[in-house]
Amino acid sequence: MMMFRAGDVHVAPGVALYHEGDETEYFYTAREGQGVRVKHLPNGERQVVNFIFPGDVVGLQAMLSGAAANSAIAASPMVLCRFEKRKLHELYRNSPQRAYALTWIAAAEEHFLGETIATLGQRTALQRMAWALLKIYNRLSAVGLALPNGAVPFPFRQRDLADAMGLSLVHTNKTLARLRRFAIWEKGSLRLVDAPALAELALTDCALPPDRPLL
Amino acid sequence: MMMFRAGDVHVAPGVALYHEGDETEYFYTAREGQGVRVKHLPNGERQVVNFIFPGDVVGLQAMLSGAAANSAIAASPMVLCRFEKRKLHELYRNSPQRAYALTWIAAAEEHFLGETIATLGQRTALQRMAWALLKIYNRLSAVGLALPNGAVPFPFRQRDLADAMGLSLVHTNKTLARLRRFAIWEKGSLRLVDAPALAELALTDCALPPDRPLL
DNA sequence: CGCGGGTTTGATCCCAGTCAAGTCCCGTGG
DNA sequence: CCACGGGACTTGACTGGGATCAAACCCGCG
Repeated sequence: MMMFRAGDVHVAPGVALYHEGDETEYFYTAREGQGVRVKHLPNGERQVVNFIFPGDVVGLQAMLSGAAANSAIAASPMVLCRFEKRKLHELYRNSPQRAYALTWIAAAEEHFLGETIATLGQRTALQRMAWALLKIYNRLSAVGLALPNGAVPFPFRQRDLADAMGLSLVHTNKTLARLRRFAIWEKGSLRLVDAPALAELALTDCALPPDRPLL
Repeated sequence: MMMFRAGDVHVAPGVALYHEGDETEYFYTAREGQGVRVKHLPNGERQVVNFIFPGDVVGLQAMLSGAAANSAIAASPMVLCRFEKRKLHELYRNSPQRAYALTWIAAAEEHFLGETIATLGQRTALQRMAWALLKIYNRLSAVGLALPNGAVPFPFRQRDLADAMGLSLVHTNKTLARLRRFAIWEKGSLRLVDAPALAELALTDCALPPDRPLL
């Protein structure tokens, strides 16, 4: 691990860790701060693929094609560990434990992306926002970022949330307004007032298929 | 590898490999046939998270939580290799090469899910369908399933495609009709007539006149 | 004070969802 | 042989959620 790590990186808000199309030889684990992974479409639209929180692995997806398929941009001051992709083979040879952990994280990521796909594909604006706020809050408080008053730091703009949920900025704003009695997001921090009600709205519990013809 | 593999599995069309919520101790690699990974929402909606093609790894996402977050359902007769999750540690210890390959595949999967998210979040129905047909065709022909006449087997229903792209069945049908001059999908096989035009549609903003200009 | 980025709100428009009928194509049974 | 039924696919008419357009507003900052 010691040999593997290639130094810490500090990134200021608004600055990119790497850009779409870059052939970067590094990947990262986030230690502090928050950011987004965004993908740009030819027409200039932006999609936030996911948010980056402490503990996340960033940039591993580009391992295959070489060129990154998205940009990573800091939303607050970030600190990350940098690793060299070239030495991944080494890691797999010398530290199966860590290699396994890496796969575990990748699987968790994939799990989350699957949920996101279901949300974008099937849910209404209100459900999406409720789901997003809930997920974000839970994730952040899970890594111990909840303050005594129950608020978590959330340094993004409405534009980011809009691009994450595939909604227009205007409609995102209106939807947030409708949710304000359940969750309050202002001045860079998010506080849940009525989490159960939010969960209800998000329909977060994924149900089983109605009929289960057994094999 | 020999010790690791836990036998082949055959699945008939319409039958589930595993169900959402199951605590299965296996994961699989697809050898033949095609299927879908679907996620069910409480309201009865269905989201196709992705399609399963030969070479894909299936069921690894459930490694963490134990319970699967989606069901895998065969669309045509499938043959898969079954592996025991319990022995993954072993694999990582004894065969770093294979462990690395597994991570590579997971990263590829994540890459693809990211593209899907961008598609669901930002693109119109016409763009989504064009993108999907293109992706599916390329994937299938990459694994050598293209017939001499350029068609690939595609055993799904319009419902599956609709649930994959987050569109209603009706609108999916109408959109497919508009694309019929570029791609023909009938009787379980898909043939691209004008791939460049499809790519154009998938990437650029919809440059076509709105209503029925294509017939 | 003016400027620019982020947020809020109202008015209008349109893409895609929903409802409702068909049509085509099987496989089954009279 | 045809009648029947069910599943997939089509097509048209109508509706509505969210996009788009257009203005304010509300800061912090030079």
